[in-house]
Amino acid sequence: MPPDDPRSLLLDGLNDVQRQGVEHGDGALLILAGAGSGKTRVLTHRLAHLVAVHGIPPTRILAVTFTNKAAGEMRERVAGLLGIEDARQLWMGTFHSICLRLLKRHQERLGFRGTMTVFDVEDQTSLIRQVVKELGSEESGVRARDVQSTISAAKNLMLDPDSFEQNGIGPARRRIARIWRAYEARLRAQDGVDFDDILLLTLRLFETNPEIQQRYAERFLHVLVDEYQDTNRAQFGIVRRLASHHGNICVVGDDDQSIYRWRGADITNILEFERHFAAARVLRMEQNYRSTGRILDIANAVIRNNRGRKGKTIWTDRGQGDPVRLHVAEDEEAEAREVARRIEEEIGAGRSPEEIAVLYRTHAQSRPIEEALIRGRIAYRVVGGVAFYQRREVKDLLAYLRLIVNPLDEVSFRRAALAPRRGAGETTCDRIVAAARERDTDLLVAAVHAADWGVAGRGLPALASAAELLLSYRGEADLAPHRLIEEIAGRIDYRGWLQRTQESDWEDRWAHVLEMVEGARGYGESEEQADLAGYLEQVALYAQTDDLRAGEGRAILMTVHNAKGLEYEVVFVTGLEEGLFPHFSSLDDPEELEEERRLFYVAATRARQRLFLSGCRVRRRINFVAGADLSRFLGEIPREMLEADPYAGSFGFRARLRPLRGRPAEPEPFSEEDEPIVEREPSVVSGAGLVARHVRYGTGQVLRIDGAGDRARVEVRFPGWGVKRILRSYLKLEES
DNA sequence: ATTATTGATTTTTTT
DNA sequence: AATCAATAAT
Repeated sequence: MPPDDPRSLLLDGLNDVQRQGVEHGDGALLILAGAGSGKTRVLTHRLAHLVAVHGIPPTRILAVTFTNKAAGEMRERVAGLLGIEDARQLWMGTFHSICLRLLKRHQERLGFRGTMTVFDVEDQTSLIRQVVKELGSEESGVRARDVQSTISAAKNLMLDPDSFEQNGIGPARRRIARIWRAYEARLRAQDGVDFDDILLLTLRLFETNPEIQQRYAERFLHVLVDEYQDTNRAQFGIVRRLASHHGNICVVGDDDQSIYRWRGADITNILEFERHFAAARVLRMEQNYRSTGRILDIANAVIRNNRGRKGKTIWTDRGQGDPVRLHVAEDEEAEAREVARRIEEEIGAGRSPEEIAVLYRTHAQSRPIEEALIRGRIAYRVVGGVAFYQRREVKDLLAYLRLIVNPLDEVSFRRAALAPRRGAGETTCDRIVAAARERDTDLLVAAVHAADWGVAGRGLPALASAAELLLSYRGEADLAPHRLIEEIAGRIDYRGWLQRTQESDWEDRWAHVLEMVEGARGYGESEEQADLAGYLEQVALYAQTDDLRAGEGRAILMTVHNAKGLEYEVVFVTGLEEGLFPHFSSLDDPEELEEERRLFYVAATRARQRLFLSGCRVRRRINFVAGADLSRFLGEIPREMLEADPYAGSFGFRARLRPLRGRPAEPEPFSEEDEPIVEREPSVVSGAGLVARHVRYGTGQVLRIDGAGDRARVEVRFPGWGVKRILRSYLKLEES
C-alpha cells in the first residue's frame, strides 16, 4: 500500500481491536470501550474510513455525540483526516440538536404554527405554575418544581398523561395528570417544546408518518452513537428506527460509565444491545492509553463491586506511575487548603494549570476550594454551577429575543414584561394573555392594542411601547443577534434597571449581559447563516461543558458528571465521604449506589498521571455540620494501593461500611481496631415530653429533634397546624 | 394593583 | 445561601 493510501493512513497506529472497529463494514456493531481506550480515535477514523474507503457520502452518515462540543471536536478531527468539505456534510450532533432539526423540518405535520421554541426547566416550571393557577383552587398547593420533575420523569419513561394516571392510583397522581394535560395544551398553543418533547415528538413523527421514518432510515446508510450507555428509551427508539432499513448501527459506550440513570438513561440499552440488534458484533477495548497502572488498579478495585455490568478490567502497559494519594482533612476548608497546596506544588514543578482538574460530587463543594485557590493565587475556572444561560439577567434578555421570533411565547412575555418593571404587573399580563387568546392573535399585537380593547392597567402604555419595539425588529431578520441584544438592552435601559435593584452584584450581572453579547457575536462569526432563531436554538441546547476550552492557563473545577469524556494530567477527587460521594439519596437503593460507584470510576479514570483522593471528617452543610465517615469506595480499595498522608492515620482513618441490602459481603475496612477519635453529638435526640412554643403556631408537642444546637431541626405537632419541621432557633422549648 | 418584606423550605447530578 | 410563597405596606 502506498503511504498516502487512505487505508493505511486511517489504520496507522491503531491496535488490533481498534482496527476492527474502524474496518467493520455492514451490520450492527457494539464497541465496549473502556475509559481511555481510544474510542474517540476509533470513531473518527471509522467515520473517515466509511467515507474514504467505502465511498459512503458524508451526507448519509449520522453520528450522535453526547455534547455539541464533542460533535465539534469530532468534526474537526474528521476534517483533518478527510478535508473540511466532507466533514461539514456529516450529520453530527447530540440527540437533542439532531432531533430538533428533524422536527423543524416537519413541524407542520406536528401542528406547529410558527417558530418552535425550546422551553428549559425553568420555563417549564413557570408555565406549570401558571397552569396550576389557572386550574384554580383544587390544584393549588402543589410545588411547580415537583410537578415538573415528575412530568419529566414520566416522559422519560415514555408515558403520556393517561398512561401515567393508569400506572398508579391516588389523588396526587390524578392531580399531576390533570396539570400535565393542561401544561401540554398550553405548551403546544405557544409552539413550545420541552427537552423531553424533542425526543418524544421525533418518535411520534416517525410513528405517525411511516414514510418520513422510511425516508430517513433509507437516507442514513450508517448510524453511529457515542456514549451509548447513557441513552434513554426514547433515544433507543429513535436509533432503532433510523437503523431499521440498512441495519448499520454502530454504538460505542462503557456500561461502567453510565451515570445518567436519574435522567432516564437506561443501562439495559447497552447491556442488551446484542438482543436488540440481530447478529451484532461486539468488540471490547480494554487497553487503556490514558492512565498509569496505579490509577487503573484503583478504578478497577472499586468498579468490581458492581453487579449490573458486563464485566471488564482495563489495563495498561505504561507502567505503575506515581502513587495515588489519599488525604483526610479535618473539615472542608482544610481539604481545600490541601488541594490548593498540592496544585501549587504541581505548578511549581512545571505543570501548567490547565492540566489540572478538581472534581466533586455537587456544585456546592466548589466554594471552599475556590476560596483556597484564590488565597493561593492559583488561576482557576469553574464549569457549570449556575449555568450561564440560566442566569436571571441573561434569561431576561433572551425572553425579549424569543418574543421577536415567537410572539406566542407566554412564558417569555411575562418575563420580559416584568423586567424591567414598568408599572405593569402580573394582573396586567394575565389580561393581555387572555385578550390574545380570545382574539386569536399574538402577544405583541395584543399588548399594543390592549388599551383599545378595553383592557385596563396602569402600566399598559409602557408595556405597549416595549411590544412595539420588539415588533419593529421582526422585519429586520438580517440584524445580527449580538447587535439585537445590545440595542434592546439599550432601549429598555436594562443596565439602569439592574442598578436600581440595588443588588450588590448588579455590576456583575451587567457584565454577564456584555458577555452574552460577546457570545452572540462569536456565534454570528462561526455560523454561515447566523439568524436569531438559530442563536436561540443553540443557546437552548447549550451544555455546560460546551464552552470549555483548553489552554486557558487555569485549573478546572467541575462536577464528576461534567468531567465525563474529559482527561487531565492531574486529577483531584474530593469530598469522598459517605453521604456525599456516594450521595445520601443513593444509600437505600442498591441500583443508585451502583451508579455512584460508576461515578467514582469515571472520576478516577479522568487522570493521566496523578490522582489525589480526599475527604474530610466534618463537613458543614447548609443547616448543620455533618460528621462524615469516609466513602465506602475508599474501603473498597486495598490499603497498599493508596499512599495516605501520615496524619491521615493519626485521625483514626477508617471507612465505616454499612452492609448493603442483598449484596455479597463488602470488602473489609482497613483496620478494625481503629476507632473514630472525634466524638460526635448523636444526630437524633429524643424530644419526647418537650413542649415547643412558636410565634405563629403557638404551643405544640415535640416529636423529635434532628441535630444539635440552635441549628437543629425540631418536629412539632401544633394543634390545628399539623406537624411542622422548624429550626430550633425559632422555638422556645420547655419541659411539659 | 404593585412592590417590599417576611417567613418557610430546601439538601445531586443536566441535555 | 438562595429561592419561593404568603403577607404587609404602599
